Amino acid sequence: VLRLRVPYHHGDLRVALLDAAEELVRSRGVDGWSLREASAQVGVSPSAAYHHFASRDALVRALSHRIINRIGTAIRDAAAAFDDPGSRIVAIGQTYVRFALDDPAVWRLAFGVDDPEAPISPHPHDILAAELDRLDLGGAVFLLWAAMHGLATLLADGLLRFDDPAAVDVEAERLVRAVLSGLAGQSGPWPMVRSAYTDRQ
Amino acid sequence: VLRLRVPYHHGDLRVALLDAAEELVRSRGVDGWSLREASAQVGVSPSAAYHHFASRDALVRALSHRIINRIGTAIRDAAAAFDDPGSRIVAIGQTYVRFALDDPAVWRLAFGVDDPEAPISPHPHDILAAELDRLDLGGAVFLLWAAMHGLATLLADGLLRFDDPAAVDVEAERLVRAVLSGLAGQSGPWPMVRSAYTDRQ
DNA sequence: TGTACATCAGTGAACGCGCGTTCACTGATGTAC
DNA sequence: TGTACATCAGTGAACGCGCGTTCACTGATGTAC
Repeated sequence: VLRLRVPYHHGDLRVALLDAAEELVRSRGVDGWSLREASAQVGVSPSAAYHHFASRDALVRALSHRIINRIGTAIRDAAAAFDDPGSRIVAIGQTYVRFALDDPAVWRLAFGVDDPEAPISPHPHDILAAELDRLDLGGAVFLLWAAMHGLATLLADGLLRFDDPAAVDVEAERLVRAVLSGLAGQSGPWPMVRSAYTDRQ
Repeated sequence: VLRLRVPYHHGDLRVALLDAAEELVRSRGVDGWSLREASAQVGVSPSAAYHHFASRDALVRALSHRIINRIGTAIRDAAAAFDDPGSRIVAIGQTYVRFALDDPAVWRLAFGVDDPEAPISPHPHDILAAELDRLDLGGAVFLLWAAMHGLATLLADGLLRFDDPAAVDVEAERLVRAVLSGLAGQSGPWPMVRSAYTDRQ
């Protein structure tokens, strides 16, 4: 049978909508797009989306979820290339910061969504926490996370720019190592902390 | 003459609109409000705003400008209470982070606006830079800024929460001192950096 | 001090727009027998 | 293997909405003489 016509059923509209939305975020910014545009880009009517997402907001949350997951995977793999905890943490920081610089709008969406609805695995925060545990600095995850996140955010928002593209890795390493060495020997007491996405204290 | 009627001319509509917008940001989030709502809150027709701002966007930029200015003033004053550079920088960090925690939506708007249109004085970045110069760490401003900004952002976005309100100051100090001591002795080479709002390198 | 008049800062109606979402529907798929 | 039928995943028209911005206007202010 010749199948030149476009099929009535899409196949995997859910994923296609997420892809389209991600691309729109990338090109137009976190909020510069609509459900209708994403549907149009996939070649489907706006109402079709409602068979896969309860609302536009649910689509955005699912997208945020997917991106954080992707970042988590990337930094987990980056860490795996090293043995000593210091280098592993540096690799985590570099990968985290680089993602923000390379794909700023998508990055901003990922961490700008209020309620991610479901636990994320692997979450960047958890991976970092596991590494710090090995250095007996488990209570200080949030401090290192803050440093990484700050550099990432400044770069993503364009508030900070390096003339030399290679500087990102160098400076991410410098920041991570500075915090680690500045923290070395400290043993708390650490504050009771809650992080979104994880229930760890 | 009895003046019971509301006056035809407002007096200082520009500032009143900024105030209304700021309050709307505070209660509804960075983008959860309209020019029309701000006008209505002031008790003026929507078109009146166009005698003071070229567009909604111009209003938002002016608001961002005003807030960054306010933060700059606050941290400058906070630093002034101490003599030694370390304590001054800690005070800067604490004030910066506290603002984000106390007024998250307004904070997010302030640093989320692309192009501030005009130089800001005193800009938080410049104040921090001046302090680091005194420690011969001028080239590393952006690293300390990143750390502060990261902690501030995580708190403002609710990605990180302290159970104990007093923990903010303690941890902001710990982070600042960790970076400072981790950086001590380093003398570069520092990267060529551009920051928004300032043309410093 | 009084008057003419330019300028300034408001009004209010209207514009076109695209949005998220609903609804009754229909075409395609897959399963039971 | 063929047929009946439930279910699934689309369509397309319509909804009400509030938005930013424009325009011709008018009331108030302040200055020149």
